[in-house]
Amino acid sequence: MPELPEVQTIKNDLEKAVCGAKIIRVLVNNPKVIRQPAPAVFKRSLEGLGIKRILRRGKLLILELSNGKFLTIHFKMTGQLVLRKAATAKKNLESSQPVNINSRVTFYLNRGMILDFNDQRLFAELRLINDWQELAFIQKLGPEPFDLTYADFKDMLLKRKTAIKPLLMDQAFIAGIGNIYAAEILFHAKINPGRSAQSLTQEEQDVLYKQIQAVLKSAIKHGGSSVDDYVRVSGKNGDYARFHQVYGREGKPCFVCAQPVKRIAQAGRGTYFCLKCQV
DNA sequence: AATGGGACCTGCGCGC
DNA sequence: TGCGCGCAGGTCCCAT
Repeated sequence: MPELPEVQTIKNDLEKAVCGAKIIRVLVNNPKVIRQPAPAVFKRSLEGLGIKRILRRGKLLILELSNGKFLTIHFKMTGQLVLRKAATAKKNLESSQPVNINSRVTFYLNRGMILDFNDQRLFAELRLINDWQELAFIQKLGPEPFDLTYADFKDMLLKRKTAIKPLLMDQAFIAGIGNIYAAEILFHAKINPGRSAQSLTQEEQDVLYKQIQAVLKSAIKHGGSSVDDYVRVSGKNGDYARFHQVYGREGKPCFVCAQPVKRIAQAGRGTYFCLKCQV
């Protein structure tokens, strides 16, 4: 599930590969993922445009186009952007390998590149809009973790009684953190996910602030976490899952104290943590 | 303000 | 072996 580090990785990969490229043809294989405008208009408007710049805000990927409009992509849980060469596509076709069964939208670019937007579960949202900043979702978004000052973060924590883990996942509180990184950050900060935000000591606030940045930064450095569907633009896995301390490790020994990692449900989501290390 | 649920979806893994 | 069911979670939306 692409969270901030995964979307940032896609942005970085895409910048190298398709910045300055032109969209020649668009194939809408499943109109469900096109939220705006009507799929036929979406297709027609995009064809012929260049890709000028790639941006990210929270978990949203934004492609700035040569006419000043924006193509926004929210990956939700199973969205992928995978680049392939046109020649490879032909070869696959010849060997009748079923490739990209979940390709919902295919972007044919110049330079012989094909960009597939895959999405198994059809939750993803693609939009072609005049101004991405006007999206309701964007307006409600909290600060970017890397722009947030420590003083502001402390203030934000003190105002909230909610459990810290669901709060970290609340996009209106802070943008970009999902279920995986909320768990990993809290493990590194040694904070129990059920703790009320305003109960954190000064020292805990400080460590939490630092670990949000450290964990996200390290995850970006390693190309994100390939659990479930996430892959990089190259189709290869991100590397960060091998650094996971608690996420998806229920019953397995904590790397620090060897106690079995615990899983509980919080706000309807699975939370992984170490009872002994996280107080 | 905070919390809890359902909805949207599909594939997987589990139990029988 | 096969079938049905629950689960996975990002976001929105409604109810309390």
